[in-house]
Amino acid sequence: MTGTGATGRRERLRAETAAEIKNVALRLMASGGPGAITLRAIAREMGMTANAIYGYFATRDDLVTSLVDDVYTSLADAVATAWDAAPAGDPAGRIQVWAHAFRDWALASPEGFRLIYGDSVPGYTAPEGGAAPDAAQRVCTGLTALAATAWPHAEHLYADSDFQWSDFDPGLLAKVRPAFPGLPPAGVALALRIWGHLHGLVTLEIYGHLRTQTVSPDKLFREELAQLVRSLGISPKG
Amino acid sequence: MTGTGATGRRERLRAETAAEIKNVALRLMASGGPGAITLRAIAREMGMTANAIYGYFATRDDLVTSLVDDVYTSLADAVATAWDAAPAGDPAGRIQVWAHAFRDWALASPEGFRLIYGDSVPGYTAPEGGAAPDAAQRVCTGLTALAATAWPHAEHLYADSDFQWSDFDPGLLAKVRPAFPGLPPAGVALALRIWGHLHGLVTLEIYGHLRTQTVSPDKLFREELAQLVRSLGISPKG
DNA sequence: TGTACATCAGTGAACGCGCGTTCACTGATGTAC
DNA sequence: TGTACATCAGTGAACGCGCGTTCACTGATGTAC
Repeated sequence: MTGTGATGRRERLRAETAAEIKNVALRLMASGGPGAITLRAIAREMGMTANAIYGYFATRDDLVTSLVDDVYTSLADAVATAWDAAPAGDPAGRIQVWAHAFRDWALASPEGFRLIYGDSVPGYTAPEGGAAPDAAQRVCTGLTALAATAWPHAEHLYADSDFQWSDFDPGLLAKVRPAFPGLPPAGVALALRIWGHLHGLVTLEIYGHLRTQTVSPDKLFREELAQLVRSLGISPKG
Repeated sequence: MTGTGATGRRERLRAETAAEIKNVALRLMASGGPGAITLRAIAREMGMTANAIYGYFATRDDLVTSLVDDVYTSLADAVATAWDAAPAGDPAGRIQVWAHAFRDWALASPEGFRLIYGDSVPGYTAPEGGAAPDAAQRVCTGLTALAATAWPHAEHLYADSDFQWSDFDPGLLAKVRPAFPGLPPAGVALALRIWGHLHGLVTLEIYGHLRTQTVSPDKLFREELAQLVRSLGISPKG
């Protein structure tokens, strides 16, 4: 066992402990809500002292920031994988697969969904310079890809849209316009509409508001998604 | 000044103080998030001792429960008033007016919106026997009225819907079926879809996710709503 | 291989804080005769 | 009208708790010669 090997092990252990801290934090949030993420609770769960965590994260807020980043990445990976796996020749299928990946991811880690889309941890303030994490922008770009896929079919529905480039955030456009050169303002707006549409159903489900109404939220999502695709003028394949 | 008059004044003062406690709680939540609702903070704000509040609410959770109830009532009143004010002969107008009332209410009291639709106060657990407040059911019935209005126009879109009565909560059906006798299961599902649709855009806006994308969330909502009505086959009037 | 030193993960006690809630109380307001 | 009593809103001190964070430290692991 060489010197660098030994050092490597130390680093590996460090990384593993850091990862476990974050896992425990997410697990705590899953069972006790966002307020359950406290350094002392995490330490208790791991059999350490609370301040041992300061060896890994400078501050509780730093931990939360890192957590949010991880969660965004996990979501972005999930939907990107689904999108890439669906055949490019079947736009309706791609959109549906993307949307289902979004919902499935949310159902699999509702605590993560709440962390990034709901009220985050009490007392937490995001870092100042903090642009949204890269992964958040990947999700956003994915949504625009959805809209760009639908656009040629749906264009005629938005003939009288009032949207101008000036209605959008310049930072968003800097990412989106080069990637989808043919997409007009109303097409970018379409991405936000689709997002809102899907987000609503998923949010209601995650926060338990659908559960008191229907026992088949999956059926609701599936049918609504099919109708969304149809209303955009994209006929599903085989 | 008679005896009952004096007693009446005492009662009135009591009611006013209770109302002020709730107002202060909402104001605190508006500025500091749901975690800011604490008895001590409310008392501080009102210039009282924290335990004086125990004269009005048995427990902090009782206060929050009462708060949630008030907020639901305020929402239900807002959308019902808008609905009633729109002419019954203009279904598209009624739906749009209802939806705008929903969004306007949320924008006017985002803290209320978060309280009922997001993570509520940390540490709060709703009362056990707690059915949803009456007002929550009024909102739900209002949504079904929306769907029932749209149904005759949109029916053909849902010809192949799989929804059965057994997909819904019996308590929901007990309220809804007598009120809208002609509405089939797919029509009730339509109410949930419309809800999800609107909820998504409003939630994204309230939680600040739209703000980083577009400067015109109102335009987005207006156009999306117009397209929703159109896609349901209801042509707007005048 | 053996010894002296450096690194560094984790300890344990302590700090000051804000929280919900309890308790015995005070003092003003209203009531009964 | 005047006095004795009841009501009851609010006080002030205290409780036990969990929190984030700081501090001086220990003891095992790895490094240099």
